[in-house]
Amino acid sequence: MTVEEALRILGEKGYKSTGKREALLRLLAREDRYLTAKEALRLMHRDYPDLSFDTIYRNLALFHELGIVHMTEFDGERRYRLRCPIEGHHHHLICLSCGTTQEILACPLDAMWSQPDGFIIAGHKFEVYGYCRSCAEATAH
Amino acid sequence: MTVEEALRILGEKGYKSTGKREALLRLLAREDRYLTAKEALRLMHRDYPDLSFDTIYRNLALFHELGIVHMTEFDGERRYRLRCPIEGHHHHLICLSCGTTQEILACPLDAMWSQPDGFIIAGHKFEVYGYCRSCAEATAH
DNA sequence: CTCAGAATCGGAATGATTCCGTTTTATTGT
DNA sequence: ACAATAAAACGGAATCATTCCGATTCTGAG
Repeated sequence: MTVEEALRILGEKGYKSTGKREALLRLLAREDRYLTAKEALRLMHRDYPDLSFDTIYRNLALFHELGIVHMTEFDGERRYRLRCPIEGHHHHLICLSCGTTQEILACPLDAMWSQPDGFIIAGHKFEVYGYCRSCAEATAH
Repeated sequence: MTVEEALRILGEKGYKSTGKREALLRLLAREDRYLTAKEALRLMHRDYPDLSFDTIYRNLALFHELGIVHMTEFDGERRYRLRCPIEGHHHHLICLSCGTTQEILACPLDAMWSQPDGFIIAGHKFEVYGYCRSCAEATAH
C-alpha cells in the first residue's frame, strides 16, 4: 500500500483530504513499522504541535476500517502499520522493541485442516515476536 | 492443568493458599474458557461479595507468571484461561462471544522455515477467532 | 463565495489495570 | 493453642490507553 493508493481509497469513499490525514499516512509509510498512537503523535508533533489524540485515533481507526493499515494489539496497546506492498495474505515477525517487521509468506490456515466442528471462523492471527538484528545488537551492549 | 497441580506449584514456590486464590483456580477450571478480569469478578461475587479487582488481577498475573494460565489480549482486554490438560505445545480456536476454545494441535512454527535473518524469536501467537456452535446458533435467532 | 457536513481541538469521560496505605489472614516457631 | 512475620486482600485513588462531546475550523460542492 502506498500513500497514493490510500489517498485514492479515501477519496473514492468520500472522505476529505486534510493535511494531517495525509501527514499521518506519510508518517506510516516513512516509518514502515508498527506504531502506537502515542508514538505517532510524538513523531508528528514537530509539524503539527496542536495535533490531538482524537485525530490520531480517529484516523487510525478509519484507515483500519478501510484496510489501509494493519492493526495488532499487545502489551496493552494497539499498534498500526501501513499494509504491506506485497501481494496477498501473509503474516509477520514483529520486533518487540522497535515494531519493524519481516514477512512470513505462508499462512498456517491455508495448509491446515478439515473444517473445525461447528466453529465459524471470523479471523485469525499469526505473529512471531522477537528482536530484529539492530535492536538485538543494541541491547547486547 | 488441574486445580491440584496449580495448588502444588503455588505451594512449592512458597505462595500462600487462600480461599480466594483457590476459588479463582476452581472457577477457571469449571468455566474452561477465556475469562476477563471483570467476568471472573462477577462470577465470584456470589461467594465473595467483597472481592476486589486487585486480588483478581494480582492472582491472574501470578498464575500467568507461573505458567498456570494462558493469557491473550483482544478487544482491549486481557483474557485468561487455565492451561490445557493436553500434553505439549498447541494453539486454539477462540469463540469471540463466550471465550470457549477448541484445540489446534499443530504449530505453524514447527513446520515453517529456515531461520529468519538476524531476528531473535522470543514468542509467537497463532489464534483463530470465530463463533462456537452454540454462540452461532444463539445469534442466528 | 457560501453553505453543509466533515474534521479537528481540547478537555472531560470511560474502562481496564495498577498502585498504595491499611487491615486481615496464613504460616512458622514456640 | 499463641505470637510474630510476611503475604494477601481491601478499597479507593492513580494511571494509562482510548473514546466521547460540544465548540470551532476546514474541505469540497454548488
